[in-house]
Amino acid sequence: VVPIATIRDLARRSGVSIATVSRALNGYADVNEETRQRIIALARELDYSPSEAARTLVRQRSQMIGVVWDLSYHRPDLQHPFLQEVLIGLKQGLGAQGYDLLLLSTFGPRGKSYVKRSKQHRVDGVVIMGVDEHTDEIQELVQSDVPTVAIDLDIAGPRSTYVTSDNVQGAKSAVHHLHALGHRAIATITGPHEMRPGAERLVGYREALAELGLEVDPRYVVEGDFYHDTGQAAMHRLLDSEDRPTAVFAASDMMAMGAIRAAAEAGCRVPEDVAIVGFDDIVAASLVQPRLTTVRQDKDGFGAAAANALIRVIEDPDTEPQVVTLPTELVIRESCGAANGGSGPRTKEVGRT
Amino acid sequence: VVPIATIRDLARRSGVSIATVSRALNGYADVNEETRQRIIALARELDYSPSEAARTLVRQRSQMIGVVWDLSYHRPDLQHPFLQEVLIGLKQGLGAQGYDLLLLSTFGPRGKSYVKRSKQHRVDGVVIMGVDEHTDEIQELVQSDVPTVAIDLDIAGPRSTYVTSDNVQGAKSAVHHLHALGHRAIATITGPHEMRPGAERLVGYREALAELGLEVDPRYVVEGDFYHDTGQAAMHRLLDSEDRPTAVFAASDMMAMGAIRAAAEAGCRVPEDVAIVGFDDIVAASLVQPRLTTVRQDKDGFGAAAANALIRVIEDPDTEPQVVTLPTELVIRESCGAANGGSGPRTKEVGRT
DNA sequence: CTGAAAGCGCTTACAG
DNA sequence: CTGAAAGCGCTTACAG
Repeated sequence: VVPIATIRDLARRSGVSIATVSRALNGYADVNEETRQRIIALARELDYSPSEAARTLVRQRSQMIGVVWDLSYHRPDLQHPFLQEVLIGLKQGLGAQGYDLLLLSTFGPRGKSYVKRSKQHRVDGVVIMGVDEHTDEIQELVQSDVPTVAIDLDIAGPRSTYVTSDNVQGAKSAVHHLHALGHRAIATITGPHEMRPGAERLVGYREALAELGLEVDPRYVVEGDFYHDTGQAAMHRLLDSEDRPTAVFAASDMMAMGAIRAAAEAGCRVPEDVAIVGFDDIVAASLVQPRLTTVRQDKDGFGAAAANALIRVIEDPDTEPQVVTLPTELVIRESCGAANGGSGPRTKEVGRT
Repeated sequence: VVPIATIRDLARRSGVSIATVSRALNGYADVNEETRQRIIALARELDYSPSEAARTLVRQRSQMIGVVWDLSYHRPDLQHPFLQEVLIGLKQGLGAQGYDLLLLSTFGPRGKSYVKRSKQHRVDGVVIMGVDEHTDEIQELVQSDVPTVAIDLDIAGPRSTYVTSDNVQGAKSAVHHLHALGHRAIATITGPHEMRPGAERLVGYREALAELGLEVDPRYVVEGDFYHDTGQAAMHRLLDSEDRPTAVFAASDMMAMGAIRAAAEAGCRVPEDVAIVGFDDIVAASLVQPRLTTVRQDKDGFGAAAANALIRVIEDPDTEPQVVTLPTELVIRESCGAANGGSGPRTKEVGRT
């Protein structure tokens, strides 16, 4: 067990005061260069590094960013793969600036609130993700003076902002792509209308249709909940109707996969009989058969953007928090039919009926 | 901006010394009950909670557990979904004991080592996952006096242990299941032999065959790297050979999915022409078609077990670190053919040749 | 049952 | 360029 060297040890062994050691190590200008070098060498030799606790105590800030992530809230399949990717970008972006991430446990020791625990730890800021934003706890946090950035949650406060994907544009690109492949009967399986991404992707669908001079057929709009099963059920409804759509835009990859399963059950081939486009580009999207054409969210970008946005709020208390919107990208694979000639719905006649 | 109440504020307003406040709040026995109640009430009123930094400084421990997780090391598709689930269990298990998790950024501000940063933060222990365990950095950490628990990594030191799945048993259960379905020509696509899970699952395959009185045909053992592409390539090799196997045990779900794709490309139906069983039970396993029969790892169990193991080492410095092995579970879905009657390889004659 | 005091390991005006 | 001192907010022997 190696005892930890303190600043006092350094001072003693280098023959200066602890104040000088502190200044030398922290890069203050007014330190004799030779003295500084001697101290730095000694620090390396003793493997010294300052106690974060002591530093936090005197500086009143910890160089830690709290992370509020209620892992139990969301069903694991959808949110997690996505948020995890975000965590990577976050860790990198924040780590580069010298911040460590503190995962605030969901249920504090004595049921303490997030605000309380944020202050208790003197975290410099907090990232919020994977939670129900309508909760009192979260609202309290957002309305507090703790700098905050949320991932894909519609949250704003005096020192709070969020980053989100350009859902409208993303949905539009999917519909336009389908249209370019010759489809006119384009349906959509939406997310919950009360969730921002759900609502926005529907708006994009509508706007695209309008731009293309197509009517929105109410029977072609079926609501799901972003998960596999509702995608499957919705697709069955779509396929059971009189006028089957030739193409479907699903507002999530999970629902798109459910739709593919439903198509198979109904004896419909994808993409020959019906084309399908998803949203998110989760890992599984490129593993299923047919591989899913989808609107990719910029997962790394989320983390980096959130890191930057948060740092901005932290460092400049007077800055107006700015919402960040990230571009999406249409990833063309097999489920839309573009890969095999883009013949679109015309192949329908060739297929089995 | 609400100023944070300190212990001094409490002392002043309750008319006692800060020592008494501290004792009252920390549940010491020798405090007048009435005084204690008064102080507790006041603490609630002022929304007081002690500064973690001050506490850490004097107690020399932070009630934080460090997490070493090099998110950039592994290809994101395999490790992440799994490790993320683990993180859930970890956060819950540790959170219940009053610990918060500190994600140690991979590249510290000045390239500081994990040991150094662990001590700097006075973390009580460290969880290691998703890293290359042969690294000097990791070895240094494991050999240090910092209590450590690793997830699915073969690591041990004076105060270090790890938790892993029972890979041998898991692999055996897969092979036995295939045998019970009538298969005799059972191949395997392995993980890298130098990685512990890869080696152990191969051992299980071999042992099962021996128990069943079957020979190990070297041509039936193809090495992969746990990822999709090598599974696909391996399956093509298997399918190109003279004696096609009628069943394949893949040592990961990703490889199993690659194998399914290869089978489709070769005009082979799964499970009619060839049965496939994977390992892991990642989220995608139940989404692909056919849905994957696989050996499930107990992801929640990992987190909980790791939390317990770590706490044990932390609280009792003299305890011998104990390796924890978690049971696996065979999840029967569609890719093995058991669902549709378990007719096994006999359906082969019915299929296309 | 309670208070005064020392101390955890730093940083930062304030003097010189 | 450097040192002595105060102070960050707690906990914990030590007296009484």
